[in-house]
Amino acid sequence: MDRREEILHMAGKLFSQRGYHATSMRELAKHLNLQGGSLYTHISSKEELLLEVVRQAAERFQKVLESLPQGGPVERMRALVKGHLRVIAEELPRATVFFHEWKHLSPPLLEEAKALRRRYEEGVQALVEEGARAGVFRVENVRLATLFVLSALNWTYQWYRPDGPLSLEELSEAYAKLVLRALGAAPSPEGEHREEGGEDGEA
Amino acid sequence: MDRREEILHMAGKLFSQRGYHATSMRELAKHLNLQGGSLYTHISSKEELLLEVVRQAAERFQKVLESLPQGGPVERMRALVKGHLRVIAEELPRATVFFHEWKHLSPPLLEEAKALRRRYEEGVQALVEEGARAGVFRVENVRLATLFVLSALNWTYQWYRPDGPLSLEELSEAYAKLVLRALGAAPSPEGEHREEGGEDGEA
DNA sequence: GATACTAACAAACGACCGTTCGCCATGGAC
DNA sequence: GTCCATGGCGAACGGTCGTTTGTTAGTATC
Repeated sequence: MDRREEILHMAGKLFSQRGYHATSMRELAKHLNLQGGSLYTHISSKEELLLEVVRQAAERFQKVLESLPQGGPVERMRALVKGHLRVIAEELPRATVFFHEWKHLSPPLLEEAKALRRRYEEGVQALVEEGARAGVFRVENVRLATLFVLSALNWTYQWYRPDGPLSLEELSEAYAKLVLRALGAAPSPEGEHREEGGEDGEA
Repeated sequence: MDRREEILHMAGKLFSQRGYHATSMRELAKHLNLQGGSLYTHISSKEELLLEVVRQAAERFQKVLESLPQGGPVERMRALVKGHLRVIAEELPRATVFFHEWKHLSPPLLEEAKALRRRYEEGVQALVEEGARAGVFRVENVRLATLFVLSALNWTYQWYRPDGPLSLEELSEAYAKLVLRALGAAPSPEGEHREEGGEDGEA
């Protein structure tokens, strides 16, 4: 990892933990054992960092869409849910920036971030549409159902902690089931039992 | 509305629109046709504003819990979903601060905000628990199901616009249905048809 | 009228901010 | 050895920040 990548990585962390505006370049530099002014050997501006982190996150999310398996809408949605949550788990700082801190970009960089986010959402909506067309997802309003799914998925960055007691596998399985049920996909025929777990996090 | 309430109201708006740290007191004052220093006649600190907005939002959300009707878990959950979304629609700035900007509080004020949020969540979880106990909600993990529901509900502040094409009524009905289905409550027996709508917003 | 209170202004304090720039040290190429 | 490129430091620039303080104007009370 070269210096620029280090800077980006740490910027993602700090921006996500404390917020873009509450993170100073001097502080970012200190975390890298540098002085603030030294960062500009490798980057052109603070804002460039923010956008680059957004781009990195967008790339990861987009890859989830592009890697969905062939198959029916249910399998593909299950894979989408799992992929989305995996990105959050593996790239929590970047995901956090992608979900919230992007707003601090100014035009025209802001437009790029919006476009990246919109692109991903359209991909998700296409999948919901696909399921609805096939009569597998029983939704009255595809757009609204998409927003519901993305809402449930996106907010996990607020409470899920990969190093917590809830494994990604467990989260993904449960979430896939909840999402598919919400969409009205035929429920699994096996019986279900209830467990109470000790997950950390709060919404 | 007295001056202090005006300040709180405008603070809520600006904090939610641009973020706590990206909102200066001079700017807040300008929106009220005052100078920055004049705000201190009415408040003690910027942070006090933030906490007060969080408190106001918490109060609204808590009232939703306290106003749930007597009845079965399904009716109560439906009412919770609708109440939660109504608060977001009616108090979008405060809700936004409650969901995200609270993090910028420093200890010990931060602890109060956390406690307020936790209190609300525990109320929601109690309802999910109630439904699971009654065998109406088929969830394996009450905590996780609660986080799912809150995730779906909370993230709406990011994309729902009360003055947009999607009415609160429509949103609430759809959301209640999706949430109840996710929880495995018996689906409504009536047929469902699909519509595509033109909602604004992006997740 | 004199006094007290309230609300706001304007200036200032001490701090911090993103960024630039002159300088220096190091390492590699010739 | 000399030259050049790279990477970093430290100081500075021009600006902003939350907050305080002295002052002023208006209003109410005696």
